[in-house]
Amino acid sequence: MPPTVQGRALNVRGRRTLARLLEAGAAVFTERGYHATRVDDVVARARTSHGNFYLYFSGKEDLFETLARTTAEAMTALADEFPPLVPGPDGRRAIRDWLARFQALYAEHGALLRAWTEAEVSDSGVGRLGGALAAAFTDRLAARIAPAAPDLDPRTAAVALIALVERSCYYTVTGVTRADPDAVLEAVADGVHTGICGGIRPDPA
Amino acid sequence: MPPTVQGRALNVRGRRTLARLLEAGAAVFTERGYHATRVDDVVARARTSHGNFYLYFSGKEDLFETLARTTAEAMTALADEFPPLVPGPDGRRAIRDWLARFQALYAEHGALLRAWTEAEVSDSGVGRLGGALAAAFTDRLAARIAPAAPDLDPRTAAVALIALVERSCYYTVTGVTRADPDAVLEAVADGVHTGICGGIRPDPA
Amino acid sequence: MPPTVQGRALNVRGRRTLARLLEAGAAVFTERGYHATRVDDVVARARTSHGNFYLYFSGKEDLFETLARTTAEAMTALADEFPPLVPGPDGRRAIRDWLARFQALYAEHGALLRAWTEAEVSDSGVGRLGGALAAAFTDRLAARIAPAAPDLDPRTAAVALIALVERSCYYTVTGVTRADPDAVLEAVADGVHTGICGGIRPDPA
Amino acid sequence: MPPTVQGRALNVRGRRTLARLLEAGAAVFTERGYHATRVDDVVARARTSHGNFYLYFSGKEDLFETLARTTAEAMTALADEFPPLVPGPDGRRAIRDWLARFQALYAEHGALLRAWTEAEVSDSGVGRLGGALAAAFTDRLAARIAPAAPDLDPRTAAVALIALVERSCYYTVTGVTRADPDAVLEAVADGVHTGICGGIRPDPA
DNA sequence: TATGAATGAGATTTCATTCAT
DNA sequence: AATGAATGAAATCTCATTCAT
Repeated sequence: MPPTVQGRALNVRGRRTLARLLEAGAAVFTERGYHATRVDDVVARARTSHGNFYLYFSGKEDLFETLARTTAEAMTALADEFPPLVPGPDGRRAIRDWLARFQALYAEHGALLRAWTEAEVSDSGVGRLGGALAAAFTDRLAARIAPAAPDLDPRTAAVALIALVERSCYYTVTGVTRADPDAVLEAVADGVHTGICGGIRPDPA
Repeated sequence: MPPTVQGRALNVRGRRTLARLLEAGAAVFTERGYHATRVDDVVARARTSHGNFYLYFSGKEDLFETLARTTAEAMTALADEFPPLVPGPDGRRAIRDWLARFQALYAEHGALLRAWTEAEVSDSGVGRLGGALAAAFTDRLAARIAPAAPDLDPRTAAVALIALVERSCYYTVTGVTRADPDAVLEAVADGVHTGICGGIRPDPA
Repeated sequence: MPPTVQGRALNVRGRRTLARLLEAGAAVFTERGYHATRVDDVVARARTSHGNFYLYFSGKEDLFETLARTTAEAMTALADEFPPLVPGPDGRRAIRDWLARFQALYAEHGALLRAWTEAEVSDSGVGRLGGALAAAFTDRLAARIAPAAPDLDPRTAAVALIALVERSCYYTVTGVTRADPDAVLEAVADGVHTGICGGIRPDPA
Repeated sequence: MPPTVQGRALNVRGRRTLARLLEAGAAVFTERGYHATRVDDVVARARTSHGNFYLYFSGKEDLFETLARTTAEAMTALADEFPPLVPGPDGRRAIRDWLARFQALYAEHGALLRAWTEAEVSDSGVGRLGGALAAAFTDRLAARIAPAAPDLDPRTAAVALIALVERSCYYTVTGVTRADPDAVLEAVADGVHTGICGGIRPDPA
């Protein structure tokens, strides 16, 4: 088996082909999901050949993992920037801003995250990566929730928080429910702030 | 194409086989997801033959749709029983109880709901069913939220609520995050009650 | 293997079922051709069950052979009645009348004859039956052509005659060419009479 | 569905494989008929793999249509060359020569034409193609018959002519009746010439 | 570095026939 | 004499991956 070009020195042409394959892979996994994606679709979109694909990746799963790793890194980095939870309008605004960034990131990578659910069934590296991401995300959020709400179990609250944030983005980004994304954003910010900081809901103004 | 027995008169033996196939289908879709499920796995689990399967269903998709329809009905029925949102311990308890029922239902059917996400990619009847379910669920919850929280957009709040409830069940049922299901249940009940009814968080006792 | 009821004593009910199966078989073979016909179609049309079918016939081929035998008998009988070939209007009219009977018979059984072509590929009894029919038909016609046209090879002329008659019926009965069946009938009568008896073509009036 | 290579640029190797598949298809359809032909037989004869077949054709029907189209073109071209119908030995010889060419073409493609009858049952493109061929053939011959025999309906005469010619070739080529092909050829030429041009049958010398 | 033809394992589906009742 | 569920062999088709150039 010829070794993958990944990790080797690539000249300009090679770098461009790699970029095209990654773009195509992201697009097709997003559109079709993991299983329904055929290598054929990816190479067609990347305007290259089957043989060439296997020069860059060891297979479909390898491509997916590569893309998933990037996604995982972006999500983990965002988790690190979750703001301190403080009562009052400033605290609420910080959460709203962070949620907006999450929503933007989700619009870009969310489909890949969902394809993950599918890919998880196989006991490949992808599944482990997905679990690791979820765990890392939970830990980081829990660390920020703990000081703000001493009477909540931080781990539990973090799970609930992620659930709320992720799914509300899912519903709005995929348009499966007819609801204004910005309105949902505000509502979630309210819910999170009120739910964790426990304060009176701020004036709707 | 020889017609499917579905909808015809079946004798006892036929009804038993149909039941075995449905049970097997639910199990395998749950275990493997839609795409990774092979008709082969289903018939093996149902202890019947390949040919017989096609006497009952026109194919994999038909089986999935049949199962999905059952799930959709159960979920819609549950949505109708969402309790009135009132402040105070009684209101909170009602929510907690409803959440417990949701969690139980999710444990039974959730995997199928998730397989839906996968199957949705194809523009089959399944996708439409999924969309219809989400819409119906949102509408019913919104109708119950509206009177309780006049300053919230009920549709938006419903989306957020579903998001929170569904994903938190997902995380706990699948065990992807290490968190106690009951603790999460309580936390979510708190979040929902506090977030919507706006009240002071009750004593943890 | 339970023996076929064919050839046994059948009571009234049995005779009716047999008749229904034969009718259904003729219809479906005609409509779909031999290979495309499924036992399923036949039993559905005969409003009986799979199991019952095999009580009357040993299989699809047996049903076909039974039907084909009837057709072969009717055709052979008709060949025996081919009129003496004599010049003049009476001879021509005799041929026209015989052709009309052939056309009628073809309308009823022709499709089965054509299904034969398909079934012939297998080296079953059906193929032999088809060959035997063709040979018998040729022989009988040749015997009538010989005295009328001493300068023609009767066997050859018979082949040409059958060819003309059978295909012209085919084209008109199936409607594949837009032509009036009666007009074709007259034209073929003319062609045959003129071609074999060598006479001057009669007045079109 | 991955697209068929048909109509794309093929390199030398691809062109060779395509040619092998077409040759094999023609041979097997001829030998077995449409329904009894298995893709398996075709690829075995073409010494290639199952998967490769589907790179060139979308399925059995696609292969058949491709072959049928070629046949239809050859037949239509031949119809265009049907000679003017004139009395006398020259006219008769011209017909005989054309018949000889028809017989040769039929020996090559006839089996495919017959497989057509089978394939026609399905309402695919093949059926339409067959109808179109028959219609085109009729029209072209009718256009040549009209001036030669003003008292015949040209369309009707054309149908009778095709009937005679096609079936007599069928009987001789397939050998279903024991008759010398050349003798049949001469007899048909006689019949056609006498029948249409109406003249006295020429000396058998 | 690239191409695209080729492969083959495996998935889906069909259908003549048999079996249990 | 009848039913209809069940079987299993065989056919069609898909697609990740490899190979020859």
